[in-house]
Amino acid sequence: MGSIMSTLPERENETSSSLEGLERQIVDVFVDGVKVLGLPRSIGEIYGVLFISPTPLALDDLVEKLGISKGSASQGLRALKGLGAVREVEGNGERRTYFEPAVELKRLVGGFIREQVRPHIESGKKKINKLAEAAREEPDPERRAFFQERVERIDNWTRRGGQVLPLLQRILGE
Amino acid sequence: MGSIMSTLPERENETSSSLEGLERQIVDVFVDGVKVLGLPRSIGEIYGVLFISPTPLALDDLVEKLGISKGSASQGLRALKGLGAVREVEGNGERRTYFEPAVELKRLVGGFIREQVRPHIESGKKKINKLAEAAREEPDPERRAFFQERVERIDNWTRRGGQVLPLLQRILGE
DNA sequence: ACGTTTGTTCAAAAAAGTTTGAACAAACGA
DNA sequence: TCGTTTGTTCAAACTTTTTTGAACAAACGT
Repeated sequence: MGSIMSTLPERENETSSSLEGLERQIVDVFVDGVKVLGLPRSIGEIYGVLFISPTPLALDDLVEKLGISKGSASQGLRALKGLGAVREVEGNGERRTYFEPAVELKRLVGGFIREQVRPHIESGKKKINKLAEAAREEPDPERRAFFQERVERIDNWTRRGGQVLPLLQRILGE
Repeated sequence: MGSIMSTLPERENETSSSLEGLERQIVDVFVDGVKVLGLPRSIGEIYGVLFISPTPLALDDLVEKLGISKGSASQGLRALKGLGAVREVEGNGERRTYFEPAVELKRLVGGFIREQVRPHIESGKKKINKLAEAAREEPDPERRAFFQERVERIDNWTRRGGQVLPLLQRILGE
């Protein structure tokens, strides 16, 4: 959806749920939001419902409100916990665990960078090291110079990327 | 792939192509790279091949090197042109059009922000305005206060996001 | 005018990613 | 212990996105 390649019509945001007015709209905003970040719809739905709920909600509340399966809700909550975007509410006598959203941009951005961005940069670095090696082995000197220049350039990109991230976090922090 | 939800095995990067050694590795790096950005594999492949080619390449070169269809190559090039990530090489007497990559990080980031990020922020802003309206209509004062606080918060996020983008571009620009 | 080369389009096929639901496990109270 | 509630897992079903390939169009040389 909204992909760079497609011109297809988009699925309209669901009706088979008990969301009303404002809730529906908020969920839509977050569904779009997570899509930009490459995360699945259910993640946005779940976060959205939690975000606009005046009280913490349990898994079954999400299942009911969104009309999604228990499996989806469980997996979605796990992912959101991993991102630091929701936390379990402590110390209510209850058996069920209730969730509330993290609402500080700093936290959300930090979690996303930690979970989704950094790992890719790390694994990228490894590959680039091997690249540098491969470039050195090119026999033809002219081609070798060219390859090395290009590899060096990629290396710069990732280095700069790595530098921007903490900066980003500072700028978005409070 | 590498999705937040899945634990599935990943397709290994193709063998049915005439890429060799360094080329293959470079293409892999870019395939991973564009995946993080939510762009399709073929985009990364095409850009990668252009990036590591000492000379500009035509559509048919890409088809042959990558073993992809003409359709893919055509669409991929179009998308990359849209992102400002490749340009047509001017003024060779040839009939075929040849392409070379844009290799300045500034340009690449700028194109991505312009094409993929800004439009979402724009459409988000519209939705948020409607949200603010909806929140004002909540009759119960306590809930209304809560809703308005939350909507205000989202609004802040997008505003900050909008401010960070030009900054980002400056930081990454040479 | 005609055949050839180059590139685009878009419906259908394939691939990738997401959600479901039934089976399972853990924690609890009676 | 046993039944109930709560939540997790993962293969299969489903949805969405990407790629293919055949038909088409444009541009060129002869």
